Amino acid sequence: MKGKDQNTEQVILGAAVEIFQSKGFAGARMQEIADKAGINKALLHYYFRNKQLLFESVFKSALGQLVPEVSKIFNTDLSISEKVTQFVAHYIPFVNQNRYLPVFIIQELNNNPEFSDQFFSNHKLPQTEKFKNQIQEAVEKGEIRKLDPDQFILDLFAVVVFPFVGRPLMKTLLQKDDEGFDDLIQSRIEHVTTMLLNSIKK
Amino acid sequence: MKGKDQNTEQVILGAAVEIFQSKGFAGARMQEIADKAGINKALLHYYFRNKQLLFESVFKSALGQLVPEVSKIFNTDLSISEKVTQFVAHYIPFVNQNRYLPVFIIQELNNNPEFSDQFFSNHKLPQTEKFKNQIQEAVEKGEIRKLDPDQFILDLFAVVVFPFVGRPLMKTLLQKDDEGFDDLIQSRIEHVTTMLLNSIKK
DNA sequence: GTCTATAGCCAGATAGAC
DNA sequence: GTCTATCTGGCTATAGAC
Repeated sequence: MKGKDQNTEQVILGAAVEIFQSKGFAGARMQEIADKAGINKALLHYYFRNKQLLFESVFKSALGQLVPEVSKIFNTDLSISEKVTQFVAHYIPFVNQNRYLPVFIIQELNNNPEFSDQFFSNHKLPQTEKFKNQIQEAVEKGEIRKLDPDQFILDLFAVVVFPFVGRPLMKTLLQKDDEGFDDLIQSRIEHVTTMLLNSIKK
Repeated sequence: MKGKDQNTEQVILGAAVEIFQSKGFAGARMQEIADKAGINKALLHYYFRNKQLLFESVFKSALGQLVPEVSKIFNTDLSISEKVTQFVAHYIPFVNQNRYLPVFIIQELNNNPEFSDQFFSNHKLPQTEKFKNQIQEAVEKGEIRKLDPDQFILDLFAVVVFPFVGRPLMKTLLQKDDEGFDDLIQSRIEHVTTMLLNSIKK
């Protein structure tokens, strides 16, 4: 393992991230990745053997960026409203910096069911049990309105992730230009936190 | 225009919908569409000239299924809560019957920015002005809490659409099997309506 | 209108020199 | 470790028979 070695591998990976995330597995071209990395196509195969394996590296690192922090937040001893606040405040800026990430993950999981099943049997997603129980207890104690914890977690991810995934559509629907939509994203942390907490009040 | 003509065209279109919607433009194969339609590859070109045009037919009809009803609901004289209720009650079952639709639309819009820009300059999306003004007025009258109408519309689409788009991910995250996740969808109409209306209360 | 056969291209992958 | 050149297969698209 030489220094140069590591370096080229990282350069390739960086280029592959960009291409795969913006075009998807099927739409990506090895030639385009090589061009972006400033190296030759043959080198891609030297380092990653084939397109599928290169893709899997990218996919794994994509999901790896999202998973650990969710785990951490969900499994602390914070209150529900603090967890919601932290989750929103952390993920909206993060996804905003990595806009292609959610569409990429979602589209590959949907387009390749076999890969997706196999992937999830080999990689762990965050544990949500603790957070679910916490919500259930709050319901039973009458601290929040009666609701299904699973539904609330769906809502949480929905309002955080969807604006990025549905950006082209919603941008047009709401008649925003890029700047206008970015403004919306900026104000969204506060809006979403308030809206989620309001939605579970009694 | 003979009867047979129409028929074959429809059969092809039906097959193309299935393949394009589950694999995306880049991942779809003309051969696979032909097989599913039970006809020959050459016929696809006879009817639709090339892959791009066939795709555009599918895409247009996909969006066409979603747009008109949104327009109708948003532009009636119903109250905000009635519009929310109708929107949710109509779209969740519809999307549930057409599960690939949202991911398909979203992924193609994201992967092909040029196509998407061009598409939207030629096709109209629902007008949201009336609904936005209605929300704004309700805020000013103090009937609901202070919020940005754009944010609320984002929330509305988010909580309705996201569970379908993020299904593979959320299914795993919430540790549901297919049946369990379907149950969640079933109860979602009521949950989402309550949650949205609750979220805008003062 | 529908088929078979094939042209022509392009992308992923490998061989082999340096 | 990196390159050029090339093989091989697969895919869109067309030609042409029926």
